[in-house]
Amino acid sequence: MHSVGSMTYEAFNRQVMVSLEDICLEIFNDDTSTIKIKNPKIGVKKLVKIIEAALKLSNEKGFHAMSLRELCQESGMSMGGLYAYIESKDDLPRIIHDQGRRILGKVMSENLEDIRDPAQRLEMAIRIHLYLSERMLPWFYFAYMETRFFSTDVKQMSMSNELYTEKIFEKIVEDGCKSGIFAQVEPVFTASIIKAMLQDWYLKHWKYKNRKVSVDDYADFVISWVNGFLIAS
Amino acid sequence: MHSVGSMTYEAFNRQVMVSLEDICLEIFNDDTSTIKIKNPKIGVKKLVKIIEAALKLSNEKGFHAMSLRELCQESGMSMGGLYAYIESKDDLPRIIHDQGRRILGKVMSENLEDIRDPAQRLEMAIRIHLYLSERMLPWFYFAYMETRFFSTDVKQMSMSNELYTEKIFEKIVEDGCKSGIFAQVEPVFTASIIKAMLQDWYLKHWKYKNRKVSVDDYADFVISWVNGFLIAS
DNA sequence: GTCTATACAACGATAGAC
DNA sequence: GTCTATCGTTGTATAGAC
Repeated sequence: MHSVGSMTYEAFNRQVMVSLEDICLEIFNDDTSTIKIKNPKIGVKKLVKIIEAALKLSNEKGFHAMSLRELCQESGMSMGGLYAYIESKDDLPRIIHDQGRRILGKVMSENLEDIRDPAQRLEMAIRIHLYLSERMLPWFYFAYMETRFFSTDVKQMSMSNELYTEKIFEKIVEDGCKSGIFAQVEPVFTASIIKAMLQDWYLKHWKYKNRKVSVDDYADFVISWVNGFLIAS
Repeated sequence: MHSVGSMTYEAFNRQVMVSLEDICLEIFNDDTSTIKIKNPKIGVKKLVKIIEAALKLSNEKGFHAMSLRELCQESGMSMGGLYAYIESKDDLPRIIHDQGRRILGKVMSENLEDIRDPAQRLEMAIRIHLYLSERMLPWFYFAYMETRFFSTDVKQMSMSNELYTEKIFEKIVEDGCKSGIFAQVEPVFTASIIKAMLQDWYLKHWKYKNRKVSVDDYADFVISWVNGFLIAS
């Protein structure tokens, strides 16, 4: 089912369902203490709007510079209304991080679980991460640029996200080295560099868009570059 | 004089003089309209303190979250005193960017001017950029993380910085490809990836420090990785 | 469940004493 | 050249009407 050969961004969009509504329903059900709304039908819809508006404004001018008055205007509600969904402004990063972490973990593990060959597994991990960051661009950008400002527990959520991703790549490179498929390289360094390339896609998105580089082009290039280094010829 | 063979971080620190005081004197002399202080002896010393404090606080909590009251406390002066050096809070990013841009341009061009061989030139460009970012870590971090929030003209200064660096690498790769020393690769893509690696050094500095990776270790690794891709064997 | 009106703290900036 | 005192604005957060 999950074959790397046929994986393109178009195929990813068909196969991998990332519904913001579903995830917000999960958050809605978990966060009964801070969210004062009872009706899920109403609550989830507004929660989606709040998250989308917060991501948009934060990415434009920074989370700290975004005022809650602006957030209310952007998401079409009043100050009083907003405070039925959050306890303070600092709740927003927590909700946003939570939402992205659930999706990232789910999609990565689902798509990698039945691929054993290190080279194929590496290619799939790179593609899935790139495609997911393309789909959830505002979230990835937010998570990277704003995390350092937040409270300790949100920072830790983000750190564990980072390490989770990095470990996936380290593990694959290590396995490939051991089984002799890859050349003998430093797995930790190599994973760092691969991650830097993946991050460049969503951090410098405007640059690649201007150059008319599609996410598939970029994925192909990263994979050929990585293979050039790992597959000793 | 500028031989890449002997270039290490230790040698860089001995050879390349980057005096914050000298640069601040330049700024002090240029910015006679906003800076109301007449005596350079006093003015330059405080300007250095202001820039250092602003970089420290901005990198800890973000430029927007840093209050000018904190900045005054950190740099040992009063609100009234501070306003003899700046016209508004928005002056700070301009001064900080200006300062770094002068150093970056000077150091890069000085160290590359008499190296012709593309492979040597590429190695030197990578090393100088890494060593400079190690020395001016707070500035590089600030320039990357805060630029998007500022006024159009500061943004443009930063953009031209980015392009300046990227063009250096593009040009070297292109020359190497034409002369047959490098394999036939996409210069634009390749320069992007190299830049992403250089950025990872100052953006994830804590990570490498924890792993006890020195800037020389990192430089060696980046260069071996790049050579593996460029020098067809 | 959502709105308007308001409280209160913190911010950037300035005036005037020294 | 530097300080203290103070201004007006804007921010987060809440209370009470509907």
